Amino acid sequence: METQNVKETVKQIFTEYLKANGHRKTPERYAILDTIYSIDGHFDIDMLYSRMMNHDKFRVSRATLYNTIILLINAKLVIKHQFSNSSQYEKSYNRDTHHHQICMQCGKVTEFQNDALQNVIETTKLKRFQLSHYSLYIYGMCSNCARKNKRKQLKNKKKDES
Amino acid sequence: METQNVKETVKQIFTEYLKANGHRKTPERYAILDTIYSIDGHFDIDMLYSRMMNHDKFRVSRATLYNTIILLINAKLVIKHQFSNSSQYEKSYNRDTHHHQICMQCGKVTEFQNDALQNVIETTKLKRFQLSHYSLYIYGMCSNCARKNKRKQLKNKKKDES
DNA sequence: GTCAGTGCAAACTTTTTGCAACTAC
DNA sequence: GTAGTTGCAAAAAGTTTGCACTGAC
Repeated sequence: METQNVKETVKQIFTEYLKANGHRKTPERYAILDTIYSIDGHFDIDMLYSRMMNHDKFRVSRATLYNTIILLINAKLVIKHQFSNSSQYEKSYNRDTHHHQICMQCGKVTEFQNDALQNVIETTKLKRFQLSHYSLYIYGMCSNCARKNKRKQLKNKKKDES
Repeated sequence: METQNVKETVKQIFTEYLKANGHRKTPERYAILDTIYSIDGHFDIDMLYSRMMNHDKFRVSRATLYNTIILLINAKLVIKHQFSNSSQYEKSYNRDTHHHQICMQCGKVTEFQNDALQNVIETTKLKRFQLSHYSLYIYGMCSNCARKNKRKQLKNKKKDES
């Protein structure tokens, strides 16, 4: 699906959600939704705030961003993550299911897909629980940091020997 | 393994970790480790702080708690989670691998085990990444909240009809 | 004796809240 | 018209930091 179509669809979903829950259709809410669906990958409130200001020339307060994000999460149009100190978000409509690798050294988050993994998780029978969505975070060290550490170790070894 | 044995073992592991990394063996560090391994399930810094004060009568500053927790994470004796606003931690030595169900309504976190799930995740081949540990968070609604909502809906329906 | 570690308070960051002004309905 | 929303600023909550003092080595 093209970006423009996705944007139209999520707008409709959001409109229905707002109507169904007695919320108002404000320009701020649609502008926020539009900006979010222009962003690839993760973002936090600060990124969203400055992107709306600088890129989209639309001024909203942080308070409104926080409020609207909650609505979007409830409307299943946005997913919230908390790998770092600040909450991270991402659009969720029309996105492939993916998992997250988080480097414990540099904090870099990369996504990957794995159908077998996805399948097992989604077919797992849960007791007394109604699944909405899930997040799999894999912590470890990315190849970049591993390489850096190796170099560092070599350096220290040489130093010791000299 | 009995609690006392576990405590002795993790103490040894921690001692080795401290020695290997040129850190000092302070009474605070061992007291914190001991308290953590007395706690079942998750805790946050605040809980740990008051538990040490009230239950164990050991006074440490929050700053020291934050510092020590980082060491314990690096020593693989503690795992960090971030499902809520404050970071949650749990002991990790001699604990069965488990996954987390998080109720989006009441915030309750329950643990469950599933060998098939665990197996698939652990045998997944990762590209350019060296796995250390992982967290699977399943979001949805617990049976308690589902029941509450159902009752609420029935009530509203009755009201509408009257 | 030295320097890592500690406690304390202040600073900082992220998120929430109270309130007046605004506007979608 | 009015109640839900917004923006702003203040407050709250969680975490980090600077600095003087302490104690492990």
